[in-house]
Amino acid sequence: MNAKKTRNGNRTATRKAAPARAYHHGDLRSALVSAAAALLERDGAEALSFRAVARAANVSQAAPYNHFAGREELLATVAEQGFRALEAAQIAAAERAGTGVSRVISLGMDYIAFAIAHPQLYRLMFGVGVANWCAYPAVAEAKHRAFEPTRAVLADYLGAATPSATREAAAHAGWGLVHGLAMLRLDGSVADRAGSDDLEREAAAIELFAASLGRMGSAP
Amino acid sequence: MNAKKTRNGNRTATRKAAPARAYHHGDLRSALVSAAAALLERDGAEALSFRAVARAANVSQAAPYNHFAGREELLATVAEQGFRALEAAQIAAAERAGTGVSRVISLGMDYIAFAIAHPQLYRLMFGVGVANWCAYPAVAEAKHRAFEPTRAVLADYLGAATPSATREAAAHAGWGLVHGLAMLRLDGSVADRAGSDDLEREAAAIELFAASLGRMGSAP
DNA sequence: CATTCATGTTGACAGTGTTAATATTCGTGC
DNA sequence: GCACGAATATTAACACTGTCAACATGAATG
Repeated sequence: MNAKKTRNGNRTATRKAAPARAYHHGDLRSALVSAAAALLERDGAEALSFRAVARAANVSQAAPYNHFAGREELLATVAEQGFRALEAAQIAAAERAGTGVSRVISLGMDYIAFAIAHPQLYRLMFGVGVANWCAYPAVAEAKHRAFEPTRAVLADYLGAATPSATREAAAHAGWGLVHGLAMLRLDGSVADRAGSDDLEREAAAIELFAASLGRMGSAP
Repeated sequence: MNAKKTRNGNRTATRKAAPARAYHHGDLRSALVSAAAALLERDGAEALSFRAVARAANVSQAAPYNHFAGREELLATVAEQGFRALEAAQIAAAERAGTGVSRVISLGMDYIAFAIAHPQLYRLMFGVGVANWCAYPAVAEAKHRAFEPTRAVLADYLGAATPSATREAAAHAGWGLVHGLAMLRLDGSVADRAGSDDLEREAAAIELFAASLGRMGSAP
């Protein structure tokens, strides 16, 4: 009913080390993804045109259709890569951080820092992009994995004695909290008439959340 | 350097009651905004074309330029209207609800209910649309006003004895929490392999937040 | 009635996503 | 070595979009 279907298949190089110029172009697709990510952070998602990406990769308008079904799939791929980067950052933060409350706060602040460091990418991952990432299972899975560190750290923080349902709710609340704080800041909603642009408010909010959460365990 | 500038100016009808067909069309602009809102909820923000809105209003492609500087300004107007609707809903919820924790929970659940009732509108308000609503002061102000009920209810809940900084942090955290929960649900991130699609998780998270927040006041 | 100015229309331009038809190369079997 | 099929890139075209300039229309007011 449609056509094309992006028939590529294997990758994994041509067995030789890394000449980086195997087929016609070398390996487009990743070149396209890189170019798209660069253009995204420069101009925003709505201005990211398929043709502009092709141009940035020194390739003609229709070439990307050999690697992506369309603009939407390219955006999805960039978003997926973003979720993987977020997951890596969260894992690193969880390992680096100390214990107890400070670990929770550290993870949350790192989440917000990621969003601020890559605002357009973060906006693509949540909100812009496609109405619902459910259409792209790879993206949905990457997103789910990026959430795991938060879930694990919060569960560890609450302790095994806490009922599983409460731990689930806490994880949900924790993700919602940091995600909401990040979005609000990216939107410019927290305009800070005075200075204090150093995530003071976010730190206070997360600390408040973590502290009161902790107090819950000791006093059922 | 540009042009046009949307020279309209007064509105307020022609002094006669409400014939609803004063000038050439009647009153376009609100017809356009209505049409845009309808198309938005049907097809999503990215598919909302200026020309389609003009078509839906039975008017020719360039007519809207007499009322809006461009597509972006139309989207901004729809978003502003959305924030006003959200504000009204929040005020109503705050008045309707009881007292104490239940009032906080009720307000939060109502916020999420609004987002679920108008998913595309909510996505336009936060995230899609323009990279930063700061360019449209009217939108920024409407957004700020929509946040007031949450701030007031949380401040009242915590009591006057709570330090102002803590109240601010709690309000920030509260908005971030409900906003984050709403976004996560709209994204389809909470896919609920079993049933339980009735905002159980969100209710639990908000309850957890409110309860532990309340416990904080009584035990400094 | 004539003028004026806000409003609506037509036509055009550049740019976009997408597809079909075509050309080029790569890997591989003979 | 060389022809062949598959993978990849290019060109040309279509419908659509946002935006603007030039023109037409009509309401209100002198």
